[in-house]
Amino acid sequence: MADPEDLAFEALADGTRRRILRLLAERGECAASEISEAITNVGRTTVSSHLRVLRVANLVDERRDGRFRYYSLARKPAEDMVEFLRGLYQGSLAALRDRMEHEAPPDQSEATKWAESS
Amino acid sequence: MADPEDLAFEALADGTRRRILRLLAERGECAASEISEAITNVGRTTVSSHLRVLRVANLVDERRDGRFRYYSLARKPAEDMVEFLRGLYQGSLAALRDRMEHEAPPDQSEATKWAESS
DNA sequence: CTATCATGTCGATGATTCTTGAAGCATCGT
DNA sequence: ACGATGCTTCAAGAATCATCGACATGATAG
Repeated sequence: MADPEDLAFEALADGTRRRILRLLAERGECAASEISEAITNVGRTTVSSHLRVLRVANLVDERRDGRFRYYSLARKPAEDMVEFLRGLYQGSLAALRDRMEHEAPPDQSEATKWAESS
Repeated sequence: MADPEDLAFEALADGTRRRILRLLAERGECAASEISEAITNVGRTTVSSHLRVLRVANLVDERRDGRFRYYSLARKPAEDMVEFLRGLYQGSLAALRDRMEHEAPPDQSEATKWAESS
């Protein structure tokens, strides 16, 4: 039930969580309080919950220092998610090649394009 | 209300919808019935609902032919989503982004043309 | 025209998720 | 030790979502 791909996509499904990720991308490492102040329209406990989701999905890293907890974008982020997207692209290339072999050939520029990207 | 980035991420949050996208990546264009048969553990109406979500999120294209409706991965898929991810993880997604930006200009009579960028 | 086929839509329902106040856990300063 | 600070977890209500069966639509065949 804990497929990393699932966790990453489910984590990204929420707009508030994407706002947090954008903030971390802009400012770099932030303390939880700084994130709470920047993310409007939601309370601190809500932000904390979202940070938990992002952490278990391996989208952010957590560093503890005294009473503070600093969050930053995960150093090795969401590899399964990226692989899923890349898989869509490559698999579709294969389907395109299949159709090209059985149907009318496309013009030259098209042929060179898909040929290059492999 | 709902901007395209939201729609795309929310659409990708569901595992069944990602299964559908994977199927379309493998087989290319499929009729709705073919998708329903391939996607196990869910009924036909559920698949139909998912296809609608994917369509409004601009992740799949729909082509009607007689009583049939053929679905395929969107020719110009989820650019806002990819743009968001690029902002976060430029390194990991650089290649994917490049391919999407090589999207060919408006000669789209070829039904298979989208594949260059997905 | 009628029956059938391929699909989409609607309404209900059970499950999941978001949000929040209150309470809990450490840690720091004095 | 005591209180204050930074942050999380818990419990629960509200909102959203996934799933399905029944019905609707629209095209094709006989």
